[in-house]
Amino acid sequence: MKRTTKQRTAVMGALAAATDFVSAQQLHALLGQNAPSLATVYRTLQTLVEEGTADTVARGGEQAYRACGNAHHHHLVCTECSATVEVDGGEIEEWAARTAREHGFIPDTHIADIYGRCARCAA
Amino acid sequence: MKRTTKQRTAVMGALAAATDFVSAQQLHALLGQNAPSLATVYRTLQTLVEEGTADTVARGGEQAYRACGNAHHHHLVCTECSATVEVDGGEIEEWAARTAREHGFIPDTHIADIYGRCARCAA
DNA sequence: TAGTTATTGCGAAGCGTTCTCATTAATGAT
DNA sequence: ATCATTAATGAGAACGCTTCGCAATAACTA
Repeated sequence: MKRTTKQRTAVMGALAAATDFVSAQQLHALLGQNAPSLATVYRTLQTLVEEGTADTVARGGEQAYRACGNAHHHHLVCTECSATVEVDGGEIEEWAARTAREHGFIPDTHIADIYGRCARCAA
Repeated sequence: MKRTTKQRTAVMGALAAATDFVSAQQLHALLGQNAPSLATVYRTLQTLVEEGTADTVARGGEQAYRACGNAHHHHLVCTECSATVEVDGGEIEEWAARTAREHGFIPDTHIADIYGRCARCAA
């Protein structure tokens, strides 16, 4: 079972306070004095992602995290500046479910992310 | 100026032969005996991306590459026995292109894989 | 309150990737 | 063809992010 520790609370707080995606190390730095060990920050973020409380995307060699409300969604990622937009994929859900069934599979989950260049970078 | 070396040719060949995204290390392993050094594989892939000949996306901590112009497809993967089925995602292509444009993005590529349990494992 | 056990911290290790630099070989000119 | 130029290569060290191992700590439960 999950225990609510000072460290966990601190990480969740900092993540919620951040308005955008942050890396584990940025988060650790942000917490300054009261920061838990880096390993704990990583572990906490990992569990948050598993729980569906946080959202993660790869950003130039590292992983960035953000607190998220709706558990399941997809991403639109700029291949140049890493700008990320959460998109709702109602159709994808249907497609995934239908396709899986057509092949005798019992659908569990799926990933669907779109890569391209955002308006600013494309200019 | 770019020189055409055996190594470069080998990497481009293997990349073209791959039907889906592959990591630098997978590519290196695929080349087996005639493989260039790992460093060269990385360097070559990097230049291919810069040239616009190859396409890259982050995939769980590592970078995956694909020759541009490769017909791509999606996967249906069994989480238990790893059985994999290639599925055609015409709708996905449309959805990706449309969604990207709706957000001002110029679509480049996308990833969409479904995970579940195959008929045999679900039984 | 005492016991159980998830969680933490620290340092070491792992992994993908990049860098350094001496060596090799593709190219352009002779 | 031959030579000089210089991009490309190989081998391994270095790097940054992340995870692991294990003893110590502190939340839960009875």
